[in-house]
Amino acid sequence: MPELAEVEFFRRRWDPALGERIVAAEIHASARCCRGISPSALRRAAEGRRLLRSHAAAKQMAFVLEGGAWIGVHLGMTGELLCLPGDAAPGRHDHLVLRTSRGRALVFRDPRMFGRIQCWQGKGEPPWWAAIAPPILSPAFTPAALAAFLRRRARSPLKAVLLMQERFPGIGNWMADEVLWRAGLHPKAKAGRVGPRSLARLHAALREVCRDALRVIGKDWSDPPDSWLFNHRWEKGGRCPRTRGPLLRAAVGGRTTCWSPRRQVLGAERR
DNA sequence: ATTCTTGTTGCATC
DNA sequence: AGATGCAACAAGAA
Repeated sequence: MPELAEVEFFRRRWDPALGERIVAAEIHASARCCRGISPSALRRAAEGRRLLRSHAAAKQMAFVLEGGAWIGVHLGMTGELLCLPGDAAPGRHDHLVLRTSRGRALVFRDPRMFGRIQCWQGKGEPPWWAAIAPPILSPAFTPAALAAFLRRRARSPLKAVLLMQERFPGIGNWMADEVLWRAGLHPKAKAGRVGPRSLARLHAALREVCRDALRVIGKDWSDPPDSWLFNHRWEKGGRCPRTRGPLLRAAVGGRTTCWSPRRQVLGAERR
């Protein structure tokens, strides 16, 4: 589920505990989500420290604690964060529970365990946080940078390219489809064949979808309007909100992809 | 029962 | 060397 805006939404779930002290960190050591870190390091980073602030970037979150300690969370496919009353017993898929001084339980829940917890302590940002690509909504995301990236991935379908986090941080399956639909580009179009006008539309659509998603879903997870492809992409017999024509679905770049064949015509990307 | 899934990684192949 | 494609990871829903 979690892409850019959903991650921003979940990040704020732990906000009620900002300023509170973590009194205990309960880790299900068997959980795959904690691969690569030691439970004791995570406990050292969390226990006895106050939660100062949190960040979201791409599909990741970071929670900053006193003393330069960081806890990183990637929600994977099915992860979520919850803030529960402190006496709540952890469920089967609650892999990390932070108990706070004011009686809250900050829970990382992830049935499918594709998510990941990281921790770090030191000066400045942890390397895994600093390595995240600059946001699509930042000035660094220029049409020229987009063009250069498409050239390098010339033989891949646009859909597969938009899922590459090193250039499109936070874009996931539904956002990629939404972007291509708004830009009027076919998901199977080769990245290397995108002409200047299509490039400009793709650049604009990327920024627009990020902005809209953060405003609508990131803020309070409201339902997106029916004018988005989002509301129709899984509907049986769903129709394109702009052309009223049928929507097609197929695997592109290994992922289920939905597009509107009347809007997104293969070959039109060359302009 | 079977097939699907809004993510990432590692490996084989081009 | 770098780009590309795909299986694997695991659980639950349809």
